[in-house]
Amino acid sequence: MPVATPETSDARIITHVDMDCFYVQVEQRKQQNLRGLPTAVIQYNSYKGGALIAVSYEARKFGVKRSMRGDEAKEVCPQIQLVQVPVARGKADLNAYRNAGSEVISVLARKGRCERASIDEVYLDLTDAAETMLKEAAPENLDDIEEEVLKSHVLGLHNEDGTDAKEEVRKWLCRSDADYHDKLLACGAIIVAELRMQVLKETEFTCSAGIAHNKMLAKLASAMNKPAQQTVVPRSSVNGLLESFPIKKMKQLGGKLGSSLQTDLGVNTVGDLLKFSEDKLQRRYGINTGTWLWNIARGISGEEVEGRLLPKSHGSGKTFPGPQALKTIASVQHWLNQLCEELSDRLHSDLDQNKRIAHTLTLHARAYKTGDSDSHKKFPSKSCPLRYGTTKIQEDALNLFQAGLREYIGFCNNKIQGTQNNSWGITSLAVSASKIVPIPSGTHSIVKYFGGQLPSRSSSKLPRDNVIEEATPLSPSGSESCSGLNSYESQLEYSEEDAKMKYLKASFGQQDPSGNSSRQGDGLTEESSLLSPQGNENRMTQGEPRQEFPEEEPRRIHSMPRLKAIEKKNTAKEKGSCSILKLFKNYHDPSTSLEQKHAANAEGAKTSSIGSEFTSNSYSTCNQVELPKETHCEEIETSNGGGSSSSAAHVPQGRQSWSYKIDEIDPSIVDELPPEIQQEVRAWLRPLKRPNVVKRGSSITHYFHPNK
DNA sequence: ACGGTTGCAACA
DNA sequence: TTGTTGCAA
Repeated sequence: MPVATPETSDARIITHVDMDCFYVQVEQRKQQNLRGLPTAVIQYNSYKGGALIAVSYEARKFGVKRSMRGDEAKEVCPQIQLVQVPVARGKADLNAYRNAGSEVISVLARKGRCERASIDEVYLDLTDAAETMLKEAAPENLDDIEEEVLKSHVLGLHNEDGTDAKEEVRKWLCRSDADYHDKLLACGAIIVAELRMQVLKETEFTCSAGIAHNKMLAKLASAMNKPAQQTVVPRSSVNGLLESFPIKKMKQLGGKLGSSLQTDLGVNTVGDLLKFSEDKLQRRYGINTGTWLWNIARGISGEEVEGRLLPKSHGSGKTFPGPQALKTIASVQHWLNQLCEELSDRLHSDLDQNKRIAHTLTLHARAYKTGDSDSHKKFPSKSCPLRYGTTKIQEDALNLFQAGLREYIGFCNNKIQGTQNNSWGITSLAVSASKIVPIPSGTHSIVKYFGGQLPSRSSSKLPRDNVIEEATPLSPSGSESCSGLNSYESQLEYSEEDAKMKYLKASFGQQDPSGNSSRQGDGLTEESSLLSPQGNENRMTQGEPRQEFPEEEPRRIHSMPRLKAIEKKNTAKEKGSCSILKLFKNYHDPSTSLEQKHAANAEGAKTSSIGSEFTSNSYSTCNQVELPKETHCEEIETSNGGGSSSSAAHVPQGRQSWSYKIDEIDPSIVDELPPEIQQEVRAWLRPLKRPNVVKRGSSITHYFHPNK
């Protein structure tokens, strides 16, 4: 559960960009004749006309909804255009949508720290851009404001749909006596409108956006006026907005937690939450969730926009509902092969385009058991070190499956496992690759390890190698991943076209994780050492990127349990005070903060997410890594060739160049602050994250075990 | 057992 | 750490 963090304040300008019925737009760009027509994207045409996964706004007017089958959609909207998701290897192939999403990100990432929230959603932290605009080209000084900006919806403005709504918006944007926060928001609105127009121009996609002071509010706002519109949330409108906002529509509250709030606490709107003390919410839902709830009721959400443009994992899966359930090892193997082929393809693309490798392969499955007492037992997921190469992945996946199956069927002794089995059926299969880290590349990396024999990759769309190094600096003193590599160096062969694969083979070993060479077909009866691949596991954990940093280096407190964070605070009280004072200097005087922050940007980027937004010296002590100077997103960002949809869009990983955190803030200094802001600051300083000790006797037990 | 597929994060 | 669960789109 997300938790408010102290290093962020509501002086930020955050936008959430949400593509409008994205899959439909992708298909309409491919098939221009579909534009303007009621259209839906479906997959698997066989059963009741396929399942709708995206519906155009024209079709929605007819009552067509996602979760309808194609047949139903035809009933309510006979003229609807149904487009099938591309199929490859017998399964849905979403690559076209992934690539289209990357195109969008590559446009949006130009203006600020950018987080890929999903295939069609993005968060942007526009604080710096908005501050710059306010300083250099404040809205009140602009005589011409884009039409697209004037079409913004500003929550709390009267006359929202009145005749001169645009004039109202213009007045709001240009108010010279506006609150500082509102002025920044106005700048944000102008920037976002510009970005959305740029997205449209370069990708032909429309999107909607919310502009607010934090992620939660931006996300809420982006959904309020769709399609192709943007909504601004001034601070003064927050309470009114949340007061009547349905709790179930809040992100994270659409599921069981939201239902529990409704039925257990009678909370139906976010405003209803205000009645409950933080303590009460904590007792019922745990410390972290309780605090989070208390905060969101007040419109507080300190979650950072993570500078991450690339997915953290890749997966490929397929369901086999009902009668299609897989009943033989052979059919499972067939589908695993298909899934692994796709996964392998995508891993290679990621390697080519982003120079990243995945370290863990995981298999998920769902199964049913016929007539067994514990037939509801779940098929366990299994993972192992990921070895590159399609057939290796296929072998490993099958072994993982068989390990899971043995566990699943337990000691139910079905001696005969012939071609057909009558005890189990597989209803879904999925393989995924995770723990994806940048490979060492460029001047300090592969070339070094390969003695300069690695050919430079002309096909790479990565703008500069140092992008990777920003993300993962090499260990100053022989990182474990290096040693893991070195131990295999003697096995390498350096063929020009294949050095990459040799590197990967070297990295991940040449034994399959079960340690036996006998292949599929006999796995069921064979006890393998699949679940204890000692050597492989060691290499895998050693390859963890975080371990490449010296132990004493400051980490992002995000990933640190709260109590540890406090311990750190006490050791650095002086620095903390320094930070917060600068913070408030910035808060009241944006003109001075700008240079400081830019200075921090340049430095902070060197240290790869380590360091502080406000202390420009805190990272100098840990900056052991030599890295290039130019690190801003604008500079490393690649042009995508102006909307050629066929080429897989590359998205640079500009992550850490925009990611800065406060290291520590000493809570005691809050007392020295002006009273009117003390409460707010205390909210930021609230528990980052604590070990989730559930207070006994509360209904939390019931909540987490609803059926027991 | 038909909302499928994909991905993220928290928790035990 | 790994596996599980929940959530979202």
